[in-house]
Amino acid sequence: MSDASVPAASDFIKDFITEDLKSGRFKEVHTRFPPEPNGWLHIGHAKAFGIDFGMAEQFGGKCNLRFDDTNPEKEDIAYVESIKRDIKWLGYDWEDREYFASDYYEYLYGLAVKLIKKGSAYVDDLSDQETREYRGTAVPDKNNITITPPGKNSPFRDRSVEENLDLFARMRAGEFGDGEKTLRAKIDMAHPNLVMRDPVMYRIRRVPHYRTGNAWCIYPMYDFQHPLSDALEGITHSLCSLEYEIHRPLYEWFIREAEVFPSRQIEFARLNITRTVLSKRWLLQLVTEKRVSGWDDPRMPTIAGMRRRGYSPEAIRDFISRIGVAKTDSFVDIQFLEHCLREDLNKRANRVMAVLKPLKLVIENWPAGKVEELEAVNNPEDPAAGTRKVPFSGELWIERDDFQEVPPPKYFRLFPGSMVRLRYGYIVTCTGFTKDPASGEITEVRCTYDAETKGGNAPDNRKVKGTIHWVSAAHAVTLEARLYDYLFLSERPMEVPEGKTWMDDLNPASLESLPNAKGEPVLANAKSGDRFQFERLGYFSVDPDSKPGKIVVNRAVSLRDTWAKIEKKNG
RNA sequence: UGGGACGUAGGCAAGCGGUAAGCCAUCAGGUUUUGGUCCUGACAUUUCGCAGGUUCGAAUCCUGCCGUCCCAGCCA
Repeated sequence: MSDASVPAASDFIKDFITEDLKSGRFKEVHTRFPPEPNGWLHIGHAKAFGIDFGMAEQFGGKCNLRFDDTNPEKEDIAYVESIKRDIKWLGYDWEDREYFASDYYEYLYGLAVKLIKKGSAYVDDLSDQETREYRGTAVPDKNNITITPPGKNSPFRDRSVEENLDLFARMRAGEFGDGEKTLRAKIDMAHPNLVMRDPVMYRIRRVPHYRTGNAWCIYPMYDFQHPLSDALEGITHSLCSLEYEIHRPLYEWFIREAEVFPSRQIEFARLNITRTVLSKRWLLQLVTEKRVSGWDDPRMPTIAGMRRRGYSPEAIRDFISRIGVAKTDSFVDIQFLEHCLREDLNKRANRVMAVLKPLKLVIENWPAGKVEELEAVNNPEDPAAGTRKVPFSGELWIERDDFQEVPPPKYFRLFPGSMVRLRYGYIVTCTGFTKDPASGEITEVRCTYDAETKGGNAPDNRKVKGTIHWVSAAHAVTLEARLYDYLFLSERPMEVPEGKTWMDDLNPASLESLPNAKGEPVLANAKSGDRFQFERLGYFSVDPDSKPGKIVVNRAVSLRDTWAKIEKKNG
């Protein structure tokens, strides 16, 4: 978490920043988080802006939010709203520093003109196809080594400054068709680094922009725009992911040529997590093809999906800080994320009893019609959470899994003749059960209770190994419980086997809905977003689909389940 | 026959020439009215991708090799 209780581990970015401050390269730390509003933020972005905001915070600096919106074809205002909401929810604050690259178009245009005047940029008439051919390409050979021959200069490369100025002005004025001309940086068509071979700075696109409308028909490219936007905002450290490493020379070239504030770009490895996918393109496809209910489907690794599922911002931030920052390509086990959630919710979530798959338990010797109010602890990890009353009666719902006609080895719950404790209730002895002769399904379990054991205490110190949860049938609140499993079957869904598509790897059982779960009465008043631990089951949150009288809960994560492991081991 | 990076345990990750932190996972115990939590212990000891070299001493420095990732948008 962001608080001082967890000392942040050392990392190479911090080392660089410390050096820069010491050497006087920079006097302060000012970072930025530059999302493109073309999709919803996911946990991978959370790592990125956790680093951006976190570095600023640790060095007493600032972090801007800047929408990197220079591609009108993909961007939308709706994404801007979702992005802002998600960053805020995670607890980061950009104060009044909310910027848009699209607000810098005039400034950027001016710098482009400056480069033209210096002879460092030119208007090119090559088509996109020709541009590609002239650049030269990386070609995989039989040894899987790639070679790239030098590129060729465009025949328009040596136009005069005057001609370039005139042409560029006319590009802006809309005299040319889409793709007819580009503005290119004049660097080196034989450069070993492909991105340095006269990169395109501006392209013509007659597409209305969600913020600038039809004001522009030329749009700046990332490589040109980003360093100059950073400069304008006085960004000292421009932190980004590894794939931009190869762009750094270009980032620095534009700073030099435009003679602007020299921000330092530092790259770190992006996050990968097992059994899910962190690619906007794939996530978008899951949404558009309706494989999930939307960007905020609780199975999605989006911030919104995780929020809806029941993840706390604290757990996510803790996870982000614990995985560290490095340059090694990493693939973090999703169980680590789940661990962080359990650790947080264990301390904070109130306990409550709920039965997912109900089975009737009848207490034969319970006085007819009698109801008792039993006291239950809200959170054993937090005495301040207090206690609550839970109604107890002669007919209860228990978990179907907590009764076995023929118990497996070491099973210490209910089976004929066994003795178990009903949590906070009484110790009962199983006297029998009834079974549907046709289906073989257990329809009811019967038992007797020991009146001396109220609250679950055994005055004679007898050992009762099993304690199970329950809900009084007459007082139960019916819940719809949605249980989630991993979205993908394989650990690394990006590695698609021959002849398959990544969609083939989707887990068909990633959602199981139990419409007839039973919860104790306090759940009737639960509000959307509330998080609970359902004892012995897991952490659940109340879904926004809930309506009065129809509570829907999402299982965020199950409790660690040692019994499941034993069962698995025994086959 | 290109360029840029990265290789420390099953997964993350510290380590910055002085003799391999920590976390997740796993395994073995203990406590327990959640088979949860918590606690204890095990888990790289001719070992830091491999091979040489420098050094009293190397995961750390040098050389060579191997492996993996990124770059062929007028996307970001």
